[in-house]
Amino acid sequence: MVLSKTCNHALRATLYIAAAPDRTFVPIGEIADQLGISFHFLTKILQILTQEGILRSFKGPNGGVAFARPAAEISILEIIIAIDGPALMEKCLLGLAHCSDEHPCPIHSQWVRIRSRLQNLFADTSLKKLADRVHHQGYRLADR
Amino acid sequence: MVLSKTCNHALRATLYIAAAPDRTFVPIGEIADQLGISFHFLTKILQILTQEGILRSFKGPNGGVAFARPAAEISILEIIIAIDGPALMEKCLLGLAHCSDEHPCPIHSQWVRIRSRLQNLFADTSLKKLADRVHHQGYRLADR
DNA sequence: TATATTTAAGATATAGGAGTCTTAAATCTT
DNA sequence: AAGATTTAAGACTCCTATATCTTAAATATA
Repeated sequence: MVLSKTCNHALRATLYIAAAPDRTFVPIGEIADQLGISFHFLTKILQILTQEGILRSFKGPNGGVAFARPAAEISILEIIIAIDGPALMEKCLLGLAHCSDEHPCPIHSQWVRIRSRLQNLFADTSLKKLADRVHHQGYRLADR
Repeated sequence: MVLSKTCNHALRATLYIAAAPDRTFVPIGEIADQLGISFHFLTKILQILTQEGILRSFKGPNGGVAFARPAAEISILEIIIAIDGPALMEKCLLGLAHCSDEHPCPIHSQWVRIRSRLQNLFADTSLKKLADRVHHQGYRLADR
């Protein structure tokens, strides 16, 4: 699969936060409930985003997580790289360690072309942009 | 990662066979040696392709594996689906089980567009086409 | 027929991702 | 100050992909 399951959870959770307007901190328990993700597991995932400086968190009653920067300035590429690492945007389709423009595998140039489209999509898509679709057009973040 | 490591092995091995001209059967041991893949593991992988009808095999001295059909008629999409299954071409980027045109996730339409480009690339790329690049232009199938 | 070569098949091991559970720390409310 | 709420952190379990090892079956050659 293109993105790990952990990354799926991270994206859906951050989109949930971005689609929840007028909230200071959103409790992880609420997100986990609404999206059908294990609470403890989600806690661990969002902790990574907090450590990466994408989210900030607050303990105790009325606590939760929130964006460290405006959601309009956070691309989904940031989330993807924070969770899955840069491999998707860097690795050879055939798994060669030293595949490059100079020493390419036989499908290198075609793959690089599609991969950069994908990277552009991810880089140009902010959490806010997608969250607005959820909030205003009813696009889905969870199954049923 | 986009393709599993097992699928990487399968593609490199089939490309090796396709790039080895004028051979009836290519022994798996030779492929494993040349590509730096564990012999027993590769045997198991190629066995799947044999069961799928993509390869045929022959036991004993001068035995090995060969294509069941001309390499020009086998797309890399076939290999990918035989090994990794159809998930890559079907699944939602956010991991939703019921994401569809009717009930899309917020990035559905953009993802579908890129995914179909990828599928077209895979479907339109035959093993022979890539193997010719290896054979005639020195493109790489292994590191160093 | 005996031996060497090669794939087939299955059992077993290893590593990493995914998920759970428990305890600690911070913060609010009463 | 006490208790409730919520994130942080770490240990632990579970599952799957990856990889290894052993034995069996088929085939060629001498």
